[in-house]
Amino acid sequence: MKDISSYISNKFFLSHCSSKILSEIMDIVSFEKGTNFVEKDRENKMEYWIVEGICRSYFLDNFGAEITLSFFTPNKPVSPNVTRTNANHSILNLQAITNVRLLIFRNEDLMNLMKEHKEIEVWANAVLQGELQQKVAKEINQNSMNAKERLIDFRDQYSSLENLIPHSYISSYLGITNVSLSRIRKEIARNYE
Amino acid sequence: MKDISSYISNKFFLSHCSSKILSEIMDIVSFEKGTNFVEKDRENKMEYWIVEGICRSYFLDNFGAEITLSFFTPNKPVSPNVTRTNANHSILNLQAITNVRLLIFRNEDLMNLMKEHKEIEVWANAVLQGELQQKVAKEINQNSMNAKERLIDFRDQYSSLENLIPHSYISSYLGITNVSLSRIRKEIARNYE
DNA sequence: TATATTCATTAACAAATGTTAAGAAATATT
DNA sequence: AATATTTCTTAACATTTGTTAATGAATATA
Repeated sequence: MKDISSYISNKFFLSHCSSKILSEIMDIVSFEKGTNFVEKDRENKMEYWIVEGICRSYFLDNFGAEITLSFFTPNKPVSPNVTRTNANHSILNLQAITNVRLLIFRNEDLMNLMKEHKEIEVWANAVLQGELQQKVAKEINQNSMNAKERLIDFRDQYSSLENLIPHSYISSYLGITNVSLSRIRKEIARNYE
Repeated sequence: MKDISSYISNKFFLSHCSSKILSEIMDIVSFEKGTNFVEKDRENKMEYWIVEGICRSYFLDNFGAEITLSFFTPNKPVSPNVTRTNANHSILNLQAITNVRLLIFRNEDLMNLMKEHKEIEVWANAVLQGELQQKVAKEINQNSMNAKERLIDFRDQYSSLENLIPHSYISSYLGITNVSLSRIRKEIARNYE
């Protein structure tokens, strides 16, 4: 990318001034498909923003199976550091599902900018709030919909993802087995015949 | 309560100085069993801390059924404002399950204190982090355990609650029906005969 | 205390989801 | 292109969970 500042101005909905300031704490970084760029229990003090590609957060359950918690798509933030760390150590893995390009910056640098720049503070709080809202929304879905409805909802939220990533990521995200996902896919398809 | 400051000092694990400062923005308030002291879609800018009694957060699903999201127990915070509001409006209901006494204070007042008092900032961030951690933990449980295991886990976390509150609150929290909860209760009990 | 009301349990059955294993389809490797 | 590997689908069957309705237990109200 030639100009981080103008990318930010476009995608963060911030003034040129704030964008400029923010861009100075940001770097751009690329990871290959499959890379775990944050690992559970390792120290992590960074924030990420997806420019290109798709990521997910996941952890291993008691049987060693990977459980996907969230997907992250282009021009959106990855979960804020505070929501996925404990004493600066990650409580889950972040993985590039495709080749990705990310904006990366230190959480501490952002905190400092927030103190001095009201617009950046408002923006950062909105990002946090958006993340929390999404968590509550998912919890609500999980508790008030069956698997079929959850898949339909997933398709609304992540329209192109289903044909792009392994279904095992999706099934564990929905809290069902691969087999069950396959069954539900077929059932929904049958309704449109 | 005679002295909020000394209560805080005990339960918040803060210095006397910070406790004194915090106590000055806090009031104590009582609600009767059943009171919805925060209502969905209403403006809310407050933070709460439970001194005595039990509360829950809940919402109504598409069929009008109440779904419990969290329980709150004595000497612990209620979910921080930022995790349960959108543009200062509540995204869920907070209800007193028993008669309760709460510490109540304005989110804004806390934010101001955080800026000037490092110890209070650290404390407040820890409260937020604890809440987020709990959310991730619940999501993990929900996705990697069956209902029986979730009930056992619930009992670990909220040892006395099961005999104190309506089971419908617990079943919706666990994401199952009352009938299923009853069945699982019996099955677990049978193992200890 | 008697009655009404709400809540929890149980049973019978239905529906959804999990488990295992086999085969088909897609993708990667040689 | 041929083969190997991984992923997805399907089937058969088991288990879990939901639904409805009846009963019993606990609680509230008259």
